[in-house]
Order: sequence, then structure tokens, then C-alpha cells
Amino acid sequence: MTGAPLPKAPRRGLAHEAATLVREAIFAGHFPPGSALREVDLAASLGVSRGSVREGLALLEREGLIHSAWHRGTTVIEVTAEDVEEVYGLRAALDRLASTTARANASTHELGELDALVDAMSSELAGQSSGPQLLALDIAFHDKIYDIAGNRRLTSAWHAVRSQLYLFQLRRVALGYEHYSARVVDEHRELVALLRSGPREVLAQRAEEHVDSARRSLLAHLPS
Amino acid sequence: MTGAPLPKAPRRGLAHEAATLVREAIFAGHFPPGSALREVDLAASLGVSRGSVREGLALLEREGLIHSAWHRGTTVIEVTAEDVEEVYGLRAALDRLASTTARANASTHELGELDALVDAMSSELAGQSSGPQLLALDIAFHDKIYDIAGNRRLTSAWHAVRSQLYLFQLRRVALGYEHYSARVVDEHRELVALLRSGPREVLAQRAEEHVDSARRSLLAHLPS
DNA sequence: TCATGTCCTAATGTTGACATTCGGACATGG
DNA sequence: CCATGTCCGAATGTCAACATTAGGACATGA
Repeated sequence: MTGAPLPKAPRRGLAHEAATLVREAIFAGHFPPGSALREVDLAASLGVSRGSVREGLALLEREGLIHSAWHRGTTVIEVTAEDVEEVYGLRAALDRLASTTARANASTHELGELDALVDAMSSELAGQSSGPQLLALDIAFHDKIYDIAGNRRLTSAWHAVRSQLYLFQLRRVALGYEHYSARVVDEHRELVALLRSGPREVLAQRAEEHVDSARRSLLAHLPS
Repeated sequence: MTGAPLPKAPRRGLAHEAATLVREAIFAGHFPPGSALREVDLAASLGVSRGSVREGLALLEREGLIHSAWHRGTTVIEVTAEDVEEVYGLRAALDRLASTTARANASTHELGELDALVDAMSSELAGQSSGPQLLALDIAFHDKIYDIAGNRRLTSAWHAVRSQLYLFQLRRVALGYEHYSARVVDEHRELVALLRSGPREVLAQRAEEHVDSARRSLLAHLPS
């Protein structure tokens, strides 16, 4: 009996490995938006067969990071204003439901974990703040809310936009994130306060506005 | 130049074919909830290779109809009260967004198409009404709303719950659908009226209530 | 009787070879 | 010069054989 919670046996198949590798390559900018992902090339560089690569790409398509057409290959999604509107519009609806559901389910312990995440953002901001690091905490915060909500279908839908969101935000962070970091701590702290003891309708409203603020901020920087 | 809109070239690969066949088999009750779907058996009965079956099953998993674990095979989802709560909770959030977005986008012609669908429900109900037929019209109505909204990510999320919803409703219809048919026409007609010229917030509220009414009605019949 | 350790089998996971399709380059005709 | 038809290459779609794994059956020992 190991005391550790669980190392989470990482046996999930080569397809997951391949998907993880390609996903990180996309985030690292190795495959810019619109570029083609050729199965044979990926299979060669990852050292696995085309079948596994193909299955991994299917997973990434599920996350909305790539798009594939019959006999025409798969390409990384573009980042147009329309795409941003779609992703953030959907995310607002999902966050609204996640927040109100989490408000009804959250234990004191879980609320404490959310506090800890906001504190981590705050200290990250105080020290030599790293944009991607702040982004990761932001995502982790919302992951936690979806986790508390406990609706597996909802979490699944969230995962289908999360990667795209991360890709969009990375682009903004690369251009400077003063505007982002100025609000991120306060907005999240307010969300926790409302989750703890806020009127349901106010929380729902604020959750939507939180997304909308991020959307506007991103669109302002989009034309690059 | 053919006058017809487009026969929509049905070349989408064997994986799609396999997915369609298995999906219909599940709906037809050939694979009850919880039953295992063995790749070799399916490949044999469908006359395609295991690779195609595997890819088709991945599509069905995307729709939430089946669930697969590593090296443990894939099984048809169960229909517990918790599952119903999850699906309908998410659907309410999606419908809320779809309705308000469609309200802003809808052309007169598109609103007319919605009217036509409600009329079709009405005449279906007047004649010798068939439950599954009524269900299909219900789904088509909401498909149209998502289509008008024009958010591809939102439509994708809708497709991820639509099949599950259909499976749940089929179960209810099999036990009699008087309660369902009594409300279906009026509720949909009211939605069209609100889409045409209703306050945004009232429409959002009604869209959620429409889903909630279906949820309660289903839960009442669930213990079978 | 119960707990434990070891096979064994039936299924999935993985692979490399073969078949099919798309889109463009080129030639041809108006 | 533009429209049309044909061909070709490169990539994806499909397949059947091989490797790996999970879970149960069985035997063993306390």
C-alpha cells in the first residue's frame, strides 16, 4: 500500500502518446495554424506506425485543434476572428453551467483549493511572472471548477474547447500580457467569492462576463 | 448545372458507414445499454476490416453513445438517472446559447422553415401518430436552430449529446408518449414565436425550461 | 475456507503493405 | 487565350497478420 495517491498508471496507448507529442508541438509553434500534418512524416519522426498516428490525430480533432477532410489530410486550425467568437461563445455557455453547478456541489475543501490556485496566480504575478505559467494556472482553475461540477459530459465539452482556447491565448501572451495579468487575479478571486456565497444568477452573469472580457481582450490583439 | 441543391456526395469512408450501421443497430435495440461491442464480430458482420470498425467506434464515442477503456473494449452507455441529468443539464446550456444566437441571425425564410417543421409535427399528431417519427421531427427542429445559429463548435457539442438524447427518448416513447405528444407542438410553436420577436432573456429562459420539461418527463418514466 | 500466485485465453493494441482518391500539370481543341 | 480532358504523383483510406494486455481459471499454501 503506497501512501502516495496514485502515480496514475500512464498506460494509455501509443495513440495518446502521439497525440500529446503533436499537441505540444503545435503549442510550441512547430506547426503554425493552417499547416498540414502528414501522417507518414509524423509516424517517422515519432517512431510509431501510421495507424497510431492516425488515431492520435483523431483525438486532437476531438479537441478541435486540427481539422481533417476525407482524402485531403489534416491541418492545424486557423485563428480567425470568427473562430475566436465561436470558441468563446461556446465557452461562456459552458462556464455558466459549470459555475452554477459547482456552486451547488462545492465542499469547503474544494473551495480552499480554488483559493490556493488564485494565490498561486498572485505570487506568480508578484515574482518574475511568466505568461505561459500564468495561463496554466488559469486553465487549472477552470479545470477545477468543471471537476467540482462533476458532470462528465460537461467536462468533455470543456475539453473540446480547452486546447483551442490555450492556442489562442498563447498567441496573445506572446505579444505581451500586461492587460491580461492586471485583471486575472481579481476576476478569479471574485468568482471564488461568488461560488462560496453568491446569488446563483449573479454568479452565472459574472462567469459569462469573465469569458467575454477575455474574448474582447484577445480580439483586440488578433490582427497581429 | 443541376438545379437540385446537391445530392451531397456520400463518399465519407467506410468508418462513417460502419458508425451509421452500428448506431442504428443500437437504436434498434440490437445492442442494449451495457452490452459489449467486439471489434472482430462487428468487422465480420459488417464485412469491413477491424481498422475501419475501430475508427467508426471512435466516432460513436465522440457522440457519447459508447464508452471505451484501454484494453477493456467498448460498451454501450447505460441509462441511469445520473446520465440523464448530465445530458439534459448540458443540453439546456447549449440550447440556451443556440436559441439566443439564432434569434439574432435568423432570416424570414429560416423562421418559415421552423414553422413548417412545427406544422409537420402537428399533422403527424393529427393522423396516426408514430412516436419515432415525432421524435425525428423534434430533433430536426433543434438541428435547424443550431444550423441557424451558425456556430460550428456549438453544433459539434450538440452532436455530442444528440445521439444520447435520442437513445433516452426512444426508451420513453416505447412506454407510451401521450404526455410527450400533448406538449410537443405547443412548446415548439412558442419557441418559434420567441425567436421571431421575443425578448432575448425570455427566450433563453423558455429554451432552458423546454429542456427541463423533457428531462422531468423522462425521469418519471425511467425506473421502467 | 480463504488468500495468493501462476498460467491461459480471448480480446484489444500495433504494425507494415496494398488500394483508392484528390488535385494539379500537361496536352489538346475551340 | 481560355476551356476541357487526360494523366500522374503524393497523400490518405483500407486491410490482414503480429504483439500485448486484462481478467479469469486453476492450483497451491496457510
